[in-house]
Amino acid sequence: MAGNEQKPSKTSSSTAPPPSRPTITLPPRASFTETLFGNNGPATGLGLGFGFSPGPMTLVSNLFSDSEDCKSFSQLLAGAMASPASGGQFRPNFLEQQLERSSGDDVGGGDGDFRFKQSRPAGLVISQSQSQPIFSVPPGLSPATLLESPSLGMLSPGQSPFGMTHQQALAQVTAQAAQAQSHIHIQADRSSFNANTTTQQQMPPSVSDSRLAMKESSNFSHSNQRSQPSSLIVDKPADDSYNWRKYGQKQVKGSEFPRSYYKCTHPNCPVKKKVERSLDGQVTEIIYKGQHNHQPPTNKRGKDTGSLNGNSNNQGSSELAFQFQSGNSNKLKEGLHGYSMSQKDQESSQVTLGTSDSEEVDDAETAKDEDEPDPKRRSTEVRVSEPASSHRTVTEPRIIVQTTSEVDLLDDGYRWRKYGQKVVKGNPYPRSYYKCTTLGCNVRKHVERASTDPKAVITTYEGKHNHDVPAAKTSSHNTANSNASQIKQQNARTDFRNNNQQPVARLRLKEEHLT
DNA sequence: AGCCTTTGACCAGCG
DNA sequence: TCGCTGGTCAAAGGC
Repeated sequence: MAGNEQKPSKTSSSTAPPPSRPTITLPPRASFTETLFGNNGPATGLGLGFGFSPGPMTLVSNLFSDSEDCKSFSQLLAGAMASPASGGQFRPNFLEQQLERSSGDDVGGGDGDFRFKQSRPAGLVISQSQSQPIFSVPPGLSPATLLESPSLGMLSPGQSPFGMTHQQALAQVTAQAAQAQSHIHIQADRSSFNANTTTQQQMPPSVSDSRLAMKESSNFSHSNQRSQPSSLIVDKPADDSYNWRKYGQKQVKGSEFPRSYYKCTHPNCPVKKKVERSLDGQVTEIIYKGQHNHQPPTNKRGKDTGSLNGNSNNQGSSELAFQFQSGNSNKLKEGLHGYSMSQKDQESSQVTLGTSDSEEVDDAETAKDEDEPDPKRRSTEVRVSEPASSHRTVTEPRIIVQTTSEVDLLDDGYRWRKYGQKVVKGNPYPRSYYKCTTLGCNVRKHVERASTDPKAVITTYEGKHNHDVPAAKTSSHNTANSNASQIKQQNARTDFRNNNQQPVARLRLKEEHLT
């Protein structure tokens, strides 16, 4: 850091061949839709997926996609879903419905247009009946504008389903947040979970980091989803209105891909971001830290304005503001009673989808966050990730509230590193994402609790372990172990024929015994 | 000239 | 204390 006195290091810039310039290879659109949605149309209930070629989460969701109200594991567990936000209000899966409606049977085919515009709701207001609007569009800004804005960058005409999934992810985040509100009692002030749009002029600097996250990802989406050759490939993170200087790159453990570190070049701006890219240059994850204490530069360097899609430098565009705050975790913590979050999780998982014109984040808090001496413990991060895989034929961005990188010893004998979690619509309990910590093993698992019973857990595995179960393990979930193994055997091996590349997956239903 | 990227080394936290 | 790991520094070079 700036204050760090460091011994002069001898560095000879051995001009090793620079990482291959990122070139975005566009997957066949049909591939995306076919593999992701099969013939059932977009089963978006678990739209996050894992971003690989459609993982079991997506595929499993496909299995249940007949009913659009039964897209979530939680909902499956809970039985018929009675959406708290239904009944004239915004339905949490509204966007998904829009997606289905608009994309129909031909999400990736046909013109491929995502007709959100035509089918958008009049108000695009979530939880109107709530005392606090959860998702609102400022006057003068139509939902279509929002959704088609370069910032979101995923719903422009001609977009591929890649953008849709991003949108789905966004929709889920917002919608699930809306639902979560009723359960978590997130307050309307700072800890409100608001998604909103705004013009950049309205955007206070303090909310910029999250917005960056969104925009960045969306721009990336653009670059991927358009079937046009692009010479403006993301060599640096996509244009997000701010200027960044790369100050480091590391190969981090637990990730197949190198991680780059960027700082905002604005003087005294503490914002940093980490970007992980796959070997082919695709952004797999973007993590923002801190909050900008300045407006986005209006005169962007040509380099930056050389955006991926040619329209990203739209200062007046609407942008979705995500505001993550670390300082107000208590409310969420309290709200998440019963959910066994680690302290770290609790401290870092506070999320606010902030409005630009709100004063939800005051400077004091911003400063407080930025002055936080131990970002590891109180990190304010927004993670926008698009999991990549060498086998991936589909790129699917995710928006994940990063908690912390913690190794969890779950009840299946393998060692897992939790890399994220997300609130699922209809479920006050976040579901969590884990990666197998064994080097070279790409197995992931996703754990979701039933909305009606936090002890009821669905674990979805993606991939196959290429190693044995670690010998030593100290699990606090031993009680569940025996059950798990039994259930494991009972579980039918799901053959997802939708995708030949699909790794074997198991859907495991079990009762987790929480103490 | 100034800014940015690259990259090996260093630092600090943690178990 | 030591090793591991993530994060950062800063010289060198490129644009």
